[in-house]
Amino acid sequence: MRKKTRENTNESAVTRLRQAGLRPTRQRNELADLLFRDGNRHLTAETLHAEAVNRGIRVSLATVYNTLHQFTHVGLLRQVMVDATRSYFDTNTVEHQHFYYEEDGTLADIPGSDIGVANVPDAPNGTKVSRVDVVVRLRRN
Amino acid sequence: MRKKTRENTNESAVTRLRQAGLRPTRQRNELADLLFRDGNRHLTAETLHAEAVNRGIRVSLATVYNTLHQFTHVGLLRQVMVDATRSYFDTNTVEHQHFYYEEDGTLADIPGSDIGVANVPDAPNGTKVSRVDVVVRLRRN
DNA sequence: CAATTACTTTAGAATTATTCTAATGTAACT
DNA sequence: AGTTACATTAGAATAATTCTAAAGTAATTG
Ligand SMILES: [Mn+2]
Ligand SMILES: [Mn+2]
Ligand SMILES: [Zn+2]
Ligand SMILES: [Zn+2]
Repeated sequence: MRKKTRENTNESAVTRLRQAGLRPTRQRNELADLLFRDGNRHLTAETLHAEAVNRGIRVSLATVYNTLHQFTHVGLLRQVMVDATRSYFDTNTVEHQHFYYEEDGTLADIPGSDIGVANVPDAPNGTKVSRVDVVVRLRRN
Repeated sequence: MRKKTRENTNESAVTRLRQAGLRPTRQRNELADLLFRDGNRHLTAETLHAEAVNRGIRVSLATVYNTLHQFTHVGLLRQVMVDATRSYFDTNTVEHQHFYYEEDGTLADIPGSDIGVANVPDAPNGTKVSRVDVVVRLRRN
């Protein structure tokens, strides 16, 4: 029987945060747990907040936004731009590409990193490539 | 010396609109003129509205939004998603890719359509690819 | 070429996603 | 334990975009 005390909160989340130089606070621990426990996820701040509240985690929407941005800055998350109205965060920070289901606004990793982006031209003078994003937009047929 | 009458408004814009099944109204004519006269452009609604007002064209911001979306629906424009806070419209509707200058929020076409996206996987069951977007994000170095 | 109809424009209000503020709480350090 | 630095939060504020419904204009009709 495990302890149910505060000390018990997901140790790997705490470690992850410490390594990233972020204080492992209660809300950061619990959000990290939601984000990383069940593998790769693509979600919005609203989505994550709803999920947290749903599981009885008390955290404000502002903190969810703060946390998602902090996690992104330290490289635990990556932000994906596919929809003008929502901002998606991705727990998969390895280089990969996305399918975007336009109808339902859903994102999915393209399996097997098979897409190759060939002949990416040199970055213009004085610039360097920070990232190459590929989004394959899908429609139901 | 050209006529300065209403009849004189950019005939190609009028034709373009008629072909697209849109009524050539004064504001649509003038916006189409701004958009397509000077070649390829990447702009936001606010940008276009400011430019219009600047040239003495009287048009509301709501109409600029309406018009940009209508033009997009009929294929005269294409919407590009690169920044969570702004929505860009592109007068180049031919398949091509973009450089995005993260610092100044500027978009540019990648010249010579040299980028090849290889091994795009089959669209999942019941879906078809509507578009493949490639954005090369650049940072100053 | 008026009258009628259908579509368009617009000001301003409303909505939505996100950020800010400044007060309160908690983690880390001494 | 006390102090300090950083984090959380409610609610207000902002910014981009959309909506509403009233007034205007283009197209069609007789
Ligand atoms: Mn993923
Ligand atoms: Mn927004
Ligand atoms: Zn992903
Ligand atoms: Zn372009």
